[in-house]
Amino acid sequence: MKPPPDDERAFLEGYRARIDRFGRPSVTVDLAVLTVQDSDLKLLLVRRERPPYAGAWALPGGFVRVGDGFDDRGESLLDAAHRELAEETGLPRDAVFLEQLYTFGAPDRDPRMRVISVAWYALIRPDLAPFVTAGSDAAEVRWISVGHERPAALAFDHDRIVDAAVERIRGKLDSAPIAFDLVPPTFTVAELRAVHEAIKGEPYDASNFRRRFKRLEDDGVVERAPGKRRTSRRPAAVYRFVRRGGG
Amino acid sequence: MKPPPDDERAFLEGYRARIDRFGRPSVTVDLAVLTVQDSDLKLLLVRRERPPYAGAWALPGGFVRVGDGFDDRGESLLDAAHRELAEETGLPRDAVFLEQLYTFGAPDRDPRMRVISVAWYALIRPDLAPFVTAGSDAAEVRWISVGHERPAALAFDHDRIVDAAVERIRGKLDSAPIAFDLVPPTFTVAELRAVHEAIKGEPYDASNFRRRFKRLEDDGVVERAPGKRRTSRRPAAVYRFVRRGGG
DNA sequence: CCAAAAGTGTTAACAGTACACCCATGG
DNA sequence: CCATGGGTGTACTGTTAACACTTTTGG
Repeated sequence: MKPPPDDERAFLEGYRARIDRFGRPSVTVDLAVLTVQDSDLKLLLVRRERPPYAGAWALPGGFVRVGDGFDDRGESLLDAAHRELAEETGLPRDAVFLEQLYTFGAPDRDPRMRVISVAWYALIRPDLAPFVTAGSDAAEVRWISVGHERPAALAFDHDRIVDAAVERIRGKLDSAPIAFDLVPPTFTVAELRAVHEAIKGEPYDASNFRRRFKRLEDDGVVERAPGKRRTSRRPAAVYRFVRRGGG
Repeated sequence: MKPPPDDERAFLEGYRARIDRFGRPSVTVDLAVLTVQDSDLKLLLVRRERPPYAGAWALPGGFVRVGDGFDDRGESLLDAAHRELAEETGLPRDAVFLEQLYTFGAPDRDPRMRVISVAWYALIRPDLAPFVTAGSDAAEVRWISVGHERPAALAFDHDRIVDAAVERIRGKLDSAPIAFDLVPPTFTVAELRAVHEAIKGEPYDASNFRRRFKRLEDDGVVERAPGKRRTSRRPAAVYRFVRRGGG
């Protein structure tokens, strides 16, 4: 918490040398970037251009900037995740939900050397998702369906990361308002239901889902937004999520 | 996953040099070691003997062995956590529940240098907890009550780790069988209820808890064990947890 | 016999499930 | 006018919460 005064440097350097015998790994962040489109949970993959795993599909990610670790301490893990996400998708910090998942550190998970990866998952609103693939630079980038378009094997241990991400959002769906990060700013009941169905992988009774939704409205979690959605047959009421306590 | 063949070494060394400009942090594991005794959630703390934070209470933990990261890849994060736990408590791997919590990597969380800490939480059965403080070496080690014995501030960001651990087990308590890792191998309904009460921090209706317990018995999650517990007034039936699928 | 914990039973409230049915609209 | 998704209502079920009550022990 308190940075070292300049006169303690020799002291700290002594520490550092002693600790160095444990070795220091490279540290990366890897991102499971998810969205829901056409009632289907989609994952962002990038094609690796260089070995290891050249040509294979992988999660976006990269090395955490640590600096010299002494005068230059580098960036936080959250900053690294946001930076990689912005580099890969062009999306700003406040347009995505980003949460840490799990840290993977098997000694042989990267053939080059010892690499510890802090995995995150990101939720992208479907109205922003198209910009991701359009705006990205040279590298090959694709949204794939998690359910039935998944490549045989992703690079490194990225399959495990994806599994962990899907498991996490399934678990959180009923206890945290993460579904609202997967719909446009204003949305219909059916659109929110489609998100739930895509994540859980099973159909919901429209009527029962509606009642649960009504409870959310009673509790002030969502509120009516002006206008109607006239995309389908009968126009549907649109709602917006009421962000709590500065989000 | 595949270790590099010997003739690719120069190739890999080139990679390594290129990646090194990101810098490499030290990586530690920190452990929130928890148990329940006297209907109270308890946390294991060690007194720091050397700076930084000399004299302050901290979580047990230490550096992950990474080796040179190349020929010697070092230990996995799980192995590092188990090793630190064994060093600090003397408890073998199979006597504790250990799960990864979160990874903390704020650039200034350690005044010496950039350190990234993978935090874990461990659950210790109350019948084994007394051996921990007894068997530990020179260092000062103590169980403190999480609720009302917590020091003003722990070293580093360890307060946040404790908060995260408590939040995690509160959340998992109703959806995963973690309570059984906080009772002796055979236990009474009241003992299991005491664990729930200690974690949630609120009293449970004994009768309603009993019904939930009965359901567990019907589902084969727990089963009657021979004997009775004659510690209190009226002897209580003892049960055991039925471990599923190789635990 | 009395205090206290073990253990049983009853009831009301509520959330989840399944399903029948009306409403509004674009084709 | 009809197929389709929006929207309402209802009956059934299982779980939870609150609480009254009996049983068994140690002191």
